Amino acid sequence: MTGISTTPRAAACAVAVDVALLTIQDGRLRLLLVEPDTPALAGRWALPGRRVRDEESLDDTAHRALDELAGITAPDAHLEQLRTYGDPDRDATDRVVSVAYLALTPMTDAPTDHDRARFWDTDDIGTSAGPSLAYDHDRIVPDAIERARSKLEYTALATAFVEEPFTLGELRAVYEAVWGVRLDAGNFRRKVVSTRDFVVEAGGLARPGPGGGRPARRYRRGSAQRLHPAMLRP
Amino acid sequence: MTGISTTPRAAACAVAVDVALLTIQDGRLRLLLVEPDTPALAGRWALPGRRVRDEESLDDTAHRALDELAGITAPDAHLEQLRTYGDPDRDATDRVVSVAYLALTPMTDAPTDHDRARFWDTDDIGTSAGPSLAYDHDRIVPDAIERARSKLEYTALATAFVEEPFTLGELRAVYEAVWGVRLDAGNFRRKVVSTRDFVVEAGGLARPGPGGGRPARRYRRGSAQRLHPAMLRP
DNA sequence: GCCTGTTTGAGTCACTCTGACCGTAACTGG
DNA sequence: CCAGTTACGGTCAGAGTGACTCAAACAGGC
Repeated sequence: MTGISTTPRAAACAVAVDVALLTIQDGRLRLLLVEPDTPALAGRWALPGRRVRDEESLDDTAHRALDELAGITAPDAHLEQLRTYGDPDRDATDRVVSVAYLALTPMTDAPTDHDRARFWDTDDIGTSAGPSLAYDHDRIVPDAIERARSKLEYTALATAFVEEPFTLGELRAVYEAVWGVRLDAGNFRRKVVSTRDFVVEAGGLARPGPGGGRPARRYRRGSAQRLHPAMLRP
Repeated sequence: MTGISTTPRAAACAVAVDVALLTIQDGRLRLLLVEPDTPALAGRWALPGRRVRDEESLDDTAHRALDELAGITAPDAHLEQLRTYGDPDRDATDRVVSVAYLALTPMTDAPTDHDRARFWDTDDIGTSAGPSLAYDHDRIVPDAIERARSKLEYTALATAFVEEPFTLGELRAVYEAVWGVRLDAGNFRRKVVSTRDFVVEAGGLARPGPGGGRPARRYRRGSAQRLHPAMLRP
């Protein structure tokens, strides 16, 4: 009786959190996906997601999803709500309202300890070279990528992709990876340095990469949240 | 037994939709609020909200909340998701996850047929002259107002506040009401007219207001969604 | 060591956009 | 008829941007 009375009713209005975690690796924007252990979804990939527990905030659920499904504990990573997907038929079995989150982090965590989680090149998602997505996650993923692209324009969020200290070349590589364009190094420098509190000099120089080049100054994140005026993508 | 077994479990994961409907009246930004019929909330005001039904999309719930609680049926009004509020203790009794919506509409609907619904000046909300808000709606309302202010900058959404045909003076009054500033009429005209497809001329002239003035040309909404470059608030 | 290629950092120039401002047109109310 | 108000068009200086050049400082190959 308890099983009949509680479980179906609860499933009919379940709330879940799905996290689109973006990072940058080898100059490319990558997205974390996991293989659901549901047999009906074999071969498909999904955003890491968990049901919201009683007495658990949505943010906590997002962190728990990343931790339990990919072994990623990034309390300092940027985490923001994306939007909520609640179409009645988005889940084949139950009515699940999903609160989607967007997470940004530097490429440091190795989810290899969880063999059902891996990063995918965002350019491959939606093509034959990429994964096929479960549920309605093919709607959430483009929204997440577009949100990230848009937020780079008018916020200082690009620094969430790099570790401190960083060079302006590394920060420029973030913009180029997320936007998929090439930016003029000189104009980018002028814009970033002239925006108050976007970045602050950390002192010292970074070693050049294998291809050579003049050593670059090192910077840390500044206190600015928004960019005035915005850095518009070409 | 049925009451005990279903209601508490279902309430523990209930999903609701709350709508922040903004409009402009007498040159001021106003917000629709309703008096909940819950005795425990007597004297407080709340955003119109309803529980999400099975087989009902979130957008449908938003429209139903406006209709049932304020008699407003505005299928053409702008409606977009704001964000989802899911703190475990945001509702005193149950765990209710609320998907907040932002709605923008011209001041045409008269919610007077519902005597528990009225528009409040957004400048008064949060002051002694304004209403005291129920639940955590004092968190949602500022987010809604800030979203509207921000969206006017980089989208053509200001036209959602006026009825067609409109004059550039009326459109400028929208920006001035939402942003709470005075804008230079000439510069505003130059910006709006030079932005492709923001507005299109409708032909004819509008009668001047009671204070006189030269008759203004009439315009309709254009096809543009975003403003490039943005119209930044001073 | 020397040359080539690369990246950083700094600067120039033309163009666009913006804010502040001015003048005229066309109406209302007294 | 006059004063006040709004609409519309224009000018001007300053800020911001894209395209570009040049020198500084490194790595790697010969």
